Amino acid sequence: MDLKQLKTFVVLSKNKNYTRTADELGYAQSSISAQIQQLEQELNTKLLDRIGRKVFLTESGEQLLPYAIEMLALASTIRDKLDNDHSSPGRIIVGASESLCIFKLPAIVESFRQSHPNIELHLELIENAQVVEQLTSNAIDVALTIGNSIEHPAITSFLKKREEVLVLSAPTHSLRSKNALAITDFANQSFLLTSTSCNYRETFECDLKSHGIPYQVTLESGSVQVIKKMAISGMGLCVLPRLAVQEELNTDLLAALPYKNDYKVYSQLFCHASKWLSPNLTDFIDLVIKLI
Amino acid sequence: MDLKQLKTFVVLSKNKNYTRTADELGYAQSSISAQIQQLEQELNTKLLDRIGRKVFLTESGEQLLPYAIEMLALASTIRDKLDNDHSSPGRIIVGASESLCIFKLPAIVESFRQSHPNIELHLELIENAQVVEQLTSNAIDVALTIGNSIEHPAITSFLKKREEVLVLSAPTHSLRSKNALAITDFANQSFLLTSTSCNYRETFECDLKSHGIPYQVTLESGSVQVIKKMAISGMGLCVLPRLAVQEELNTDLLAALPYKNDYKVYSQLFCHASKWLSPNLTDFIDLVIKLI
DNA sequence: TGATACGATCGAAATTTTCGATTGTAATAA
DNA sequence: TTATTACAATCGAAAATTTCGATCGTATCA
Repeated sequence: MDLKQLKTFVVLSKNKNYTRTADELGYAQSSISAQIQQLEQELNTKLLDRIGRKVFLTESGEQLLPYAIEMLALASTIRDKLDNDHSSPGRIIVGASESLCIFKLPAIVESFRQSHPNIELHLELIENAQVVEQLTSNAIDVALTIGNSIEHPAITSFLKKREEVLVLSAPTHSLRSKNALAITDFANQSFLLTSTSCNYRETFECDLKSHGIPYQVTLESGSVQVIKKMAISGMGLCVLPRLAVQEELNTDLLAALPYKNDYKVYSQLFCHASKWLSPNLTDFIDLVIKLI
Repeated sequence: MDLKQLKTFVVLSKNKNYTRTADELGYAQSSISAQIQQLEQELNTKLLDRIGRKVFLTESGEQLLPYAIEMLALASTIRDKLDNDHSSPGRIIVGASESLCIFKLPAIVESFRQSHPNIELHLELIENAQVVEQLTSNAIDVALTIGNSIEHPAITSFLKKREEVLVLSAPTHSLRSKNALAITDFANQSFLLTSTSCNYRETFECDLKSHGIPYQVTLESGSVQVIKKMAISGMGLCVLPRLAVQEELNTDLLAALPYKNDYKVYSQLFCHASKWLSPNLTDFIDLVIKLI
């Protein structure tokens, strides 16, 4: 049994004429005969009687007809549904690092929800070190991270945007009096740093250590929010990408110290290289690229 | 799109392994690849991702799966329903002559109803002359007639049973005194005859006419019931097959006159030669042969 | 780094589908 | 009655497709 045969059967049931059916479907008349005979053979019954020069459906044929129509309708539904159907339900699992979750994703999610109301966006907090594993195990569909550059043969990058890294303090901090800071000016300062796995912390600590600068870590927290609050209250300096502190800079709760650095920190967007990009996923990726 | 491909896709979705799927379905592994690629090409989407050495359904694949399963279930239903399913609804249109309708069909119908409760038996009163046309136009599925022999190249006969034709009178009739009657004894008698189209009437009239016997037709009626009633009340003689008057003979309401004839009258059962005999129809034919 | 698991790919073989020509059988016209 | 027409069945050849086995490529695992 075959959709082609069922289609032929349905059209033939309508026409009650092999030749006309052949014309309509673009076959030779003998092919119609053959297809019906195949169907009859497989179903082990007779579907049509040819009595005189007229064609009639047999009892079995009458029985088959509604099912055949249903079958074709179902096939048609499938084609519709799978044809880049944005309105059909679906889910995209996004793995993102905390900073981006807080400061970039809300706008992205809101915009995507509007254009794709039926797609469920699932958010998974991940650290940079997990990106490759999570993509490789297909646990997440896309990864959106901030940190040092990630390169991997099995991972495709769609976006790599340099992010400015700032050393910040409360506006009242003593170091603010200087016009420009050198690394040595950070000697013996207190720092509020992100967890060790976080890349801009690593880069900054390297910087200090390679110059033999002594420093203290007053607070170590995975939460950017906690670090900012503490910094605002004057507990020490913090090192964060601009995007995480833009709000506080605008409202003068925090101040960027005039320390020039060229830390290589990027916002990046990845998928697994083998992954098929569904239209929905492609739309999401495009949106991230546009809004970030 | 093809049921074969959908089947493969469903099994593959379960196994998540091409090689095992090939074993399970009796294909080579490369054939599974080919079938899935065909399906993907036709639906213009990707159904499976191969990430690392694992296989995952894509969003489209997840979408397709329930439809594919539904499709296969529907195909399976079709096979079930068409596989000589006596319980499925159906209809047999029987064309029968009046006598048989009254005296034979009730028992047949009752018995068939019991064994095939879902088959609708549709009864159509027909005259012998219509048999060929009605079968040829497929207006009836079977014809059950009583009368002279019918032969036609396009018509198949399943049953031909000789029926005894009786000349009958009320028990009080004067002709009853004789032990044996010759055709000449019917001279100047009154007859209650069936319509001219009816075959045993024709045969009998020929008989009389060929011997130059004068006779009267007191009543001409299409209804066997009417004729019998009139005969019982002594209005004249009638010529009927024994099966139409068995009841009246048993209860001595009518008497068979001792007139020996060899009128060729048959109960016959026909279908059109080109007609496919569904299992239900075959059962009906068998039943008629058994009970008549 | 080698071994292994596993799907993709490719060309050849096998199978199926399609076609055109012809035949066969009713219905219709002459 | 015969000739004609309408129309599906049949048949063998051609065309298209499916399937297969062998091999390759890549990712994981030891």
